[in-house]
Amino acid sequence: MVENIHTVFFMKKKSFDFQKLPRSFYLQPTLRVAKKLLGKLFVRKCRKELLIGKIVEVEAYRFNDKASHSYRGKTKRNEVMFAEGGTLYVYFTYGMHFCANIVTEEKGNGCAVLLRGIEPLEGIETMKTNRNNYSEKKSLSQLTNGPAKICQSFSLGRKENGTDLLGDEIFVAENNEQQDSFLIASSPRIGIREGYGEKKQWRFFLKNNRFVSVK
DNA sequence: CGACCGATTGACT
DNA sequence: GTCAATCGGTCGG
Repeated sequence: MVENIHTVFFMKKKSFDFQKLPRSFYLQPTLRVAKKLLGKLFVRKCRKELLIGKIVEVEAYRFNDKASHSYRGKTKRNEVMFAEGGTLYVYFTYGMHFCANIVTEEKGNGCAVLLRGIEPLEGIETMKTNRNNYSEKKSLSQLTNGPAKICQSFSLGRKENGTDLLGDEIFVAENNEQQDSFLIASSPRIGIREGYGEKKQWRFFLKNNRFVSVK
């Protein structure tokens, strides 16, 4: 069975026809979802504007995974990570940054995929405005190559924690513009200490894409 | 309650 | 390469 959810937006005299990913996509095993999210479009409706980018780098976090927030069970901070697949989990860290995850698998599993790199496609000027400390001197690749940079440019914070990705505010869509095939590379996850599953190759990214955070 | 530190970033040597 | 910023969650006493 193929589910197609088309959402058409008319904004600023442009029309967008999105094939929004269905719930069933997010209910698959986390590592599979992580890899399949690469190349898809992350879409954020921000007032009268659309912010769109291609997902180029992700990391998987699961239950029984010492690096995962869900490892010690549900708390007020991480409760959204235990929601049904297809929910946005945004957390606050380092006293100043937010990171965005896409919850996977069935409700209660505590699995998610962290967004680490996005190639900006639409609404780039607004993303630059949303970013702290972004000057035109910087290369465009510095705009959204990192989990906290993505949250700044797409304006994701506490309000967006728990957003259902099957709504019209924030969602992921098929990328029908993706003509050429791409190579997926994997590596250990970034910033995971020794003894916390640092050897798991659960970071996935598009090879040779300049919006990947760590080369 | 205090100490420690994080799925980070940007500035600086 | 090093390091400060900045705060809430977690853990030990």
